[in-house]
Amino acid sequence: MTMQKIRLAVDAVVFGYDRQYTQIGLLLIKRKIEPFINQWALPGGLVHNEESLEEAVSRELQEETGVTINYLEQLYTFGTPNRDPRNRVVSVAYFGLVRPDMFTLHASTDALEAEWFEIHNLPPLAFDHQQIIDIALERIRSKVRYEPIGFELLEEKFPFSDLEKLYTTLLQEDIDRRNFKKKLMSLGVIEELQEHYTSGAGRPAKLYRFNRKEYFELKEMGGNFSI
Amino acid sequence: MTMQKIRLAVDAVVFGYDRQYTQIGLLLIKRKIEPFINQWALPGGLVHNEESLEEAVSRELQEETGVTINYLEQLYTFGTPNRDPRNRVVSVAYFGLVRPDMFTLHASTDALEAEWFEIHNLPPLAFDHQQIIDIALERIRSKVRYEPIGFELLEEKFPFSDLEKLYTTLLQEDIDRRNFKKKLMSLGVIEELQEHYTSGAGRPAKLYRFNRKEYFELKEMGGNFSI
DNA sequence: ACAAAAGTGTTGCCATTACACCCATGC
DNA sequence: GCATGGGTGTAATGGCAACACTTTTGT
Repeated sequence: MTMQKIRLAVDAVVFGYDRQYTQIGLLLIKRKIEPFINQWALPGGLVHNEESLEEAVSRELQEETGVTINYLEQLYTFGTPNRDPRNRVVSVAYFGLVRPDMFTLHASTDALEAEWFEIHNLPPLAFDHQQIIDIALERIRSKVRYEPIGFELLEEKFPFSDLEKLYTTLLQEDIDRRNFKKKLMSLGVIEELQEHYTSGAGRPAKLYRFNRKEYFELKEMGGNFSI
Repeated sequence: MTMQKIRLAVDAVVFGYDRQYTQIGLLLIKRKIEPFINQWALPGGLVHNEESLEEAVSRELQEETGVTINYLEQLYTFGTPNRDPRNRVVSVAYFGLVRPDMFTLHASTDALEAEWFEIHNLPPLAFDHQQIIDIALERIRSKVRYEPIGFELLEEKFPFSDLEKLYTTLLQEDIDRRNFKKKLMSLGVIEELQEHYTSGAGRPAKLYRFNRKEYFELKEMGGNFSI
């Protein structure tokens, strides 16, 4: 058997939530090398010899976009022989979530262009990255229903309406405000704070906070987060 | 940057269901090369340059065990730098399901020893394979609740009690026979045949068959398989 | 006073659960 | 006729969905 000539890469599908415009954002970079030079693509790159896959993702994200990731999870590994036109590259895709304060990119970092795109209005993408994104979207949409990952897209303290809007935006379906709150509060993993937030118009909203500790206890007892 | 020295492998966690003893079986091979020579391990090996990951899994399974796989799904990619004591090997793990007729191994194939083990009575395993198996078990247990993969472990035509026993065995919890059947039949994806099966003792059982076509139609319409 | 957003309870329905006896066959 | 496994219905409960008006603030 001949020597294996397969390169291993990682790619990151990073989502953010834009409270202002109630949109799901996706982080892309513009490639500055061939192939697909000057096209938009997912942040990512080859894995170094001594780093773990997660370290590789974080490093590439830092180098290419300056974004700090809040939640990272392995998505799927793409290994079709010709997904890269030059060499064989197998890529382990991750999906990540970032907080709203990351939404204004410090484009300063390094040379590459990095930008947020509205999830339903993406430019043409390099490689099979559109497919990867589709899978990531599917995953986040189903996962958000039975694990409390939505909070990773919000500020630590948030008005309940933010959470509600996040869910409607992500799932593209209407939610009954009363039922939604009832259900979430009944789990006992969200605490009501004594602070308020005023957005400029309308009645000020109480702020809430997700309690990770309570959530782990819930899980220990066989309880389930579920929307 | 120095040349990347990472090898890419695949491993397969293959489950079977033993009707006789109502046990979940796991397929293992005995390694005949270092490292971990003579230890039990998951079937798997390095990916060839021009084959897809799925092809690699099927090939290795065929070479090492002779088993024909009925369902194959990517599980997770394991990439910790030192999971293989010699070189860095990143492994894409798959989990597979086989039909009961595969359960009697044609051990004839090739030289390697391949054997079924009861899932709760495994020998010490090479590498991080125990961890991979744990994750696979978790996955199959949760997946069997909301996707009709249980049928992939049974004969095409099966008595309802087989399905019921498979679920109790897998999920380790009791099931009410009447409610279970009611629920499954109400989905309209299982057809009752006019054939009967007699196991030697007791009343003969009607045979049933999972109807893939109906299932896809159900899914199109937004319906859900769920136990 | 009006516009904008937040807050709040009750009712009906359907899905899930709990539960036990008779039936068909082989020996 | 007895042992073995298969087959079947009903009633109670609880979780989920549907539903609209009042409150607080800024302008």
